[in-house]
Amino acid sequence: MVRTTVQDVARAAGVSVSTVSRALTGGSVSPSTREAVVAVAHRLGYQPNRAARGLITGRTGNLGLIVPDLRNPFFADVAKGVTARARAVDCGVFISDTDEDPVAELEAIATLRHNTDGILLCSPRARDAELLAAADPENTVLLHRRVPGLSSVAADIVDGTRQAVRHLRALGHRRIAYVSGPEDSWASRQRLAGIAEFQGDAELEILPVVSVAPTFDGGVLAGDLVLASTATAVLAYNDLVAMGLLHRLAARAAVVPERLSVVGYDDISFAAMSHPPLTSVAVPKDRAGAIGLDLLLGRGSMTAAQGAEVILPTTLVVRASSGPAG
Amino acid sequence: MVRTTVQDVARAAGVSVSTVSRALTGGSVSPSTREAVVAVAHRLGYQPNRAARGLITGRTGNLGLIVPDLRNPFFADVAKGVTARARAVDCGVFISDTDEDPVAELEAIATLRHNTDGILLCSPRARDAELLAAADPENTVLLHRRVPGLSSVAADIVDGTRQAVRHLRALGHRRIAYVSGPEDSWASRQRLAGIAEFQGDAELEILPVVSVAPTFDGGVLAGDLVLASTATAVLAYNDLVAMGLLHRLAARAAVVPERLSVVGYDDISFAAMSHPPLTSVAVPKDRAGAIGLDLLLGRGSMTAAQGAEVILPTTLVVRASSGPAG
DNA sequence: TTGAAAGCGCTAACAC
DNA sequence: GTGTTAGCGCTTTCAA
Repeated sequence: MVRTTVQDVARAAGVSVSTVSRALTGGSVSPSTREAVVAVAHRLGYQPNRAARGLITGRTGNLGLIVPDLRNPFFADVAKGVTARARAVDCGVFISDTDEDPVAELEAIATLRHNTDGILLCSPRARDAELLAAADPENTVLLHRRVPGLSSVAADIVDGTRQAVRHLRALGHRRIAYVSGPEDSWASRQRLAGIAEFQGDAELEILPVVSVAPTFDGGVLAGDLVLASTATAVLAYNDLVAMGLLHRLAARAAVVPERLSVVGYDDISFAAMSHPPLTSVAVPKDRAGAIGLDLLLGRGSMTAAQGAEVILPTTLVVRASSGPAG
Repeated sequence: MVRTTVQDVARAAGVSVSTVSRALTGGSVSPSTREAVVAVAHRLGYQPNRAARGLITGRTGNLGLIVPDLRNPFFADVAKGVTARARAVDCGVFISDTDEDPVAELEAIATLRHNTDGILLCSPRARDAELLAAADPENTVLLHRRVPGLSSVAADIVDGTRQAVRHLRALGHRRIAYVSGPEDSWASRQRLAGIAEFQGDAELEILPVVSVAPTFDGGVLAGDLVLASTATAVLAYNDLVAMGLLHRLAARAAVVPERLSVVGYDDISFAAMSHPPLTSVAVPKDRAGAIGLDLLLGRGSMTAAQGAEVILPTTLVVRASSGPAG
């Protein structure tokens, strides 16, 4: 792999290396020279060595994205948003999948912070204090999580939960079961905060069913518990759980939404493909990723260094899994 | 972000930079010196600058993974396999999502081949000749695609197709519809090759229905066409198409598998969550990624440079969407 | 075994 | 507007 260097381009174009550098990075060069250099560079298939450039500029042109699990469509969507935007601004993206392990997460932060211009930390599993200790506030943006002292881009989960409950109440449901996820997670606490707003509502009863794994299997497990309750509707921690619920309810011949309405959270693409199609709270996933990247690179009006806290709106998407109370 | 350099460590340890370098990378140093240097490095939180190291060693310690669409669970699974293995061998992974665009793909290859130690090219959309022109055979491994002249790790699609058809034949089906994907793709041609084996089978008729987009919507579209045919079973291009089929068949009150058996391909995680759970040809996805990485890094018995062609077995996973012919 | 010094490919002062 | 030169942080000859 013999790579062409600035030297080669300079020689071929009959100019100095600095002229080549300037011509290619937008320094002051005469139009004609620039044109010639660009042509030669292109002809030689010249690709600047990012490592060398980074060594001197102090910027690598790369950033890191850390996610708990790429297999989870939610994170895949976030990653898609990041990579798409990165491609547009010609920025490389290191992706680290931590397998839901907080320790791996902290290690990834330690490695990436020295080899990238910044880190996008999506739904980290580590605790606030650990994150604060490991991350550089100047070059870190949290995605779908908020920690005081760090910049973040997150969805308005409380409002999304509110919309979901109001939707069910408007359909005449008076007893709604809430299937919770991992209780110590930030996302879970946010949902609970939304639920809590209805505590004083005399005509509504929220039945906390159980805390399950935020997976299809977790939903299957919750299915029987919900059927054993007096609820006429269920709000699930996320779409995966909702799909598990749907599966178990179908197996027990409980027709959705006649017998029970089901509402999910996140609106992953598969929510629309379930049977019946799932009503779900849509969370901007790819958009959060793109905005986080802009924040990191200081491309928008705000920068990560300012400790920005971006909150994106959520919207309830009504499909066939929710209907009038029977 | 003031990073500690070898200089700092050398000064603090009272030795020269070269000694520090040797102590940390396994050169010949006296045990006592090494111990002291390592201690100081650790105390100072020293993290070697990969860019600077790469500049001189010629190896970056990173590799690139190019996929058409991270949102597609198939590719997310492959990516997961790659990143998991990469973490184990302490290797960074650049992920580039090309959005199914062959041009973006070629650009990604051009950028990454100069800034990584190698490229993992998953199910590329570009043509053989373009790939051969853009990629360096020494440092490129194809995943789920074969191109003469390049190393690859792919599943035995022909055999998987064979298993699916035999399964349906064994269930008594005599007219099987095949819903094809993008006709010019490698994966599609492989499936067709598997189908072709049954041309001479007197007791079996394969009805080519149509070529659709390899998506849920493509499957929905194919649903009506399949119902209009005489087929009693359908083999779909992939699970997404199969799920679209399932959806449309349910909407038209065609019960699966009584009225029609449906078999998908790939066995993505959602195949087990569909209604009814989908019979599908399982393809090693994460394993292909991990093996590809080893090939690239020359960690196994083979290396990419040798032009290895690894073929992984496929297995039919029978679930509720396929049953006896009515 | 250790240190001094020469770069890897590139950009940014600084001269011209 | 263009060329010369000094490094960025690191590894690796080459001497000692």
